Amino acid sequence: MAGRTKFQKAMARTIGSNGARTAEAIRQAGVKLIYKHGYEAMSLRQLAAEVGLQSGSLYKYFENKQNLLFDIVRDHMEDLLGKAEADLAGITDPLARLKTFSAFHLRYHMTRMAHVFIANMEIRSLEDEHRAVVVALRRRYEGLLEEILRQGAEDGVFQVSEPKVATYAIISMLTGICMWYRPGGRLSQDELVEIYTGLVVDGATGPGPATAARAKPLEAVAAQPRDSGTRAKPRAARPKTARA
Amino acid sequence: MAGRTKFQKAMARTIGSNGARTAEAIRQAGVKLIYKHGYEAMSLRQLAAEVGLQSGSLYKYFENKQNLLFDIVRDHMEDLLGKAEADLAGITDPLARLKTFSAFHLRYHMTRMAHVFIANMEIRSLEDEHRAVVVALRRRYEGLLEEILRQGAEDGVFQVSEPKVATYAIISMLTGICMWYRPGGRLSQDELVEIYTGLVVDGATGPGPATAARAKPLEAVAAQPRDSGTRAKPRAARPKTARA
Amino acid sequence: MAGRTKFQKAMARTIGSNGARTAEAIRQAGVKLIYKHGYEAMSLRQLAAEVGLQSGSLYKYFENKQNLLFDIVRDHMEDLLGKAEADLAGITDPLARLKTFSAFHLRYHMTRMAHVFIANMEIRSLEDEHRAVVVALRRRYEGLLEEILRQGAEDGVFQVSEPKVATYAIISMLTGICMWYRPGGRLSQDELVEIYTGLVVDGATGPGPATAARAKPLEAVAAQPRDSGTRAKPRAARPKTARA
Amino acid sequence: MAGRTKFQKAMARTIGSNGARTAEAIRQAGVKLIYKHGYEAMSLRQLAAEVGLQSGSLYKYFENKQNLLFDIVRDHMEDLLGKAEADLAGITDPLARLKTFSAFHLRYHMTRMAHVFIANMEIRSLEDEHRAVVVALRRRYEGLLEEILRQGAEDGVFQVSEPKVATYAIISMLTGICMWYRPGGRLSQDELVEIYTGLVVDGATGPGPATAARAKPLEAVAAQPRDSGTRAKPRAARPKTARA
DNA sequence: GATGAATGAGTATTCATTCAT
DNA sequence: GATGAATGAATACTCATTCAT
Repeated sequence: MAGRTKFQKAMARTIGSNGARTAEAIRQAGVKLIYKHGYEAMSLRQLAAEVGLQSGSLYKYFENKQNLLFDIVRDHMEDLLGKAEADLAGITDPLARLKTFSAFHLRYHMTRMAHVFIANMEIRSLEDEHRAVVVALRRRYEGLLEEILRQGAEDGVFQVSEPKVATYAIISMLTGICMWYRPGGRLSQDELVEIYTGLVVDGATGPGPATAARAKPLEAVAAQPRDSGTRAKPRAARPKTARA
Repeated sequence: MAGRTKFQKAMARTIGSNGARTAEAIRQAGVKLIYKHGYEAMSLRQLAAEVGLQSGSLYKYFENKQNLLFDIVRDHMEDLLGKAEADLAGITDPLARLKTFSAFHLRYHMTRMAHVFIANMEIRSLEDEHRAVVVALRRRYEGLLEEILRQGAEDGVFQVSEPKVATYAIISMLTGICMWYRPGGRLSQDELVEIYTGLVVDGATGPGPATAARAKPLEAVAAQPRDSGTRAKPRAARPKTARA
Repeated sequence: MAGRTKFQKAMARTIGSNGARTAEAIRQAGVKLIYKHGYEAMSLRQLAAEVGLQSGSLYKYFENKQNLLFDIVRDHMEDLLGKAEADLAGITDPLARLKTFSAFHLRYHMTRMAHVFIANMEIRSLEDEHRAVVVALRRRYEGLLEEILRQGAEDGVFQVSEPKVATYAIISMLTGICMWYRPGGRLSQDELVEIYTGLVVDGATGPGPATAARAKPLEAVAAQPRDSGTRAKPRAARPKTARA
Repeated sequence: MAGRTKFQKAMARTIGSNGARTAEAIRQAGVKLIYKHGYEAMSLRQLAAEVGLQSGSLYKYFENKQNLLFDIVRDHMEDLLGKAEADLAGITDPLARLKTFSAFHLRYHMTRMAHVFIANMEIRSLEDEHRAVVVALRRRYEGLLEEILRQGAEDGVFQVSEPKVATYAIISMLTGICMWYRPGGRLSQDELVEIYTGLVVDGATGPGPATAARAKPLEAVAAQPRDSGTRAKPRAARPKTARA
């Protein structure tokens, strides 16, 4: 997590002063512009103009364009992780934890779309060292869900043979909401939480009655023998070991 | 779909000639470099070096850096759409169609990760006109799945109150595979198809036995006590009206 | 010599106060950093950091970066000139004066290498008006040696046909010591003074026995007839007129 | 000596073409401007304007501002060293070699003042790796003179107790000529060569008759009464060991 | 006496693109 | 089909300097 950055020092030193307000304005404008144009495509001139400064003056507030991105992404990830842990605190039942996680993730992503988008899309633009920090935080976050799935599977309430894969699948699905959700749409946040969480829970708890006949499902259907000479083994028989 | 581009002309004019080979090499190098560095971050000098040309010479093969991106993304989307339609042709049962779509999407995404990644990430970098073309193609692709879900819901085999939302959710989930899948991992493509498709089908067909007790689910759990009187209506009862 | 500068005012106003100490610290740090990086390459931010100030605060102590350099160089030159005159005061014999000058110059240059280096190297960085002042001081300093040589030649004790040229040659030679001398080396300052002064005196007093045969020297040797159609006249015959 | 640089490649590839002419023009303008303003103070915009280009276009001809400097300095040093060795080739008598070296050095420095000045002044601006290369070349050049002095001392024709120190002294003296020499001055190059070489030879061959009385010279004169008991040993008695 | 925020002009460098050859 | 020279505009970043507090 390294030493606090220029931005954070500026915030700490002069809370409430003009400097702190400028720092915050820069950060917000940064999020907005990176969201809109992408990190590479955002120029510091644009950013400076957005907050009413000369571009050189930005360097009072960060060392680097790169560090601005890192600050934004790392702070976001720490916030996400912290809030998720807080929401889950005290809940023990795996199903309840899964619903809580899902609801939290969705609400967070619907509320802070730009931050989320940046954190997902611009990891590529982070320098190695910075990316390592962010990826580690993301792994910890994914770990929360993976552990929920693993526990639920152990308890017999979830049918999840590959918790890691399921984790990726679920998080991708939930995160995807910020690719299309816009506030004020037809469906409320609550409704969307309900729908998505339903999908997640159904996926985790396994086949319902309608798919009882799914004993030998895919092979019968995947007509196109693309490079798939390898016949898929039946689900249950798959090893429960480790990482994909 | 606009007039054929320089690339296509070059391909057409000199099929088999050195020029066509160069054109193809440029395209491939372009995909590789955009995948690796991002469109904005890839320089034409890099690209030229990759195929052993001077950067000025690239302009025999495309009008623009922008057009190179557009060519790549549009061709990819047309390919994706065409292959999906081909795979689905002749299958009528909604469940079979859903499995087919899911399997196709997964296999395609595991096989052509770079193209897929670019098509998803670099839409932002397309100029308005180009983006419109690509977004339209993507809508058509999403439409395939949405129609499947809609049909299945009508037939009573799927429990999907919001086909559009479900479409986004499923596609996000499936597409997410190319964020972490690497060939040669512990799980084969077939196994992954099996797992993911299971999740999809479970999500579409609705609650399994394990979640029978899900009568008053989320409210009991969601920290935010948003008007807890408004009991979430049972799924099926939700209005089928329009877009989210 | 213009009005006293901010630095001098700051020194005068608050002798012994914190301000004077800061002023001196800035001066010393300035010498150190200009010596190390060069005037152009030294930034005022560096300088400020070195003395524990914000760069803006430096302007309480000088008008300009340029003036800081000028202050340093002019003060150095005045010091050099004053001390040389003091050392020579009361000595009349040309040979003794020559040895004194040489010894003084060497010791001064071995002791204050940074100042000397700056005064020699950064004249180029002075603005015209400032450079004129410094060059005038340097001329006066060179004049001391030239006059010694001229007097010694008149007295017949030196064999110097071109005092101006000899002055440049000797000063270059002596000053060169600060390009390589480092305190604590194998040879003491005294030893170096002895060696260098020997060279100076030998040069001034003319040919020793070993070079008796040097009547028609160079031509016989300089085989390569580079652009030298002009045969060099024998030394003694050269006109004693004016500046080279 | 590392791989040839962009500049050299440009020269090699297109001899006589416009590119080569531009390359040469850039080099010459670079020498001129660095000489005039110093490396740090010369901007690439100035340089580009001088040769009638946009500043970005310069990068066809060098990788870096730094590399331009390095190219200039290294090529100069290699040229200097090569020509000195060529001039000395075949001459064996130490006195003749000393005169040849002196004459060569002077003529070279009077002819290529800007290059020489740069090579001496801007070493500080070279990055470590580049400086190492240049310093090594300079050492080899100094080694030529040192070896001459050492040989002459062994042969008994020179009275030089410290060849290394004498080398520095002589080279400083000779090089100093380019601080004031301007072509077309009162004294011809030949005359100056004659004067300076006289000084060098006198210094190397030791005390002439006029300084016979120099038995206890310096102590009687040096103001600083540093332990005057330590009588300076007679020159010849000084240890011939190693580095200063 | 010192700060910290800001400026505005400057820096080296990179880029997509053009075009005569 | 390809080169190599060049452009012109842009980029991130640094600098000396100012000034209200």
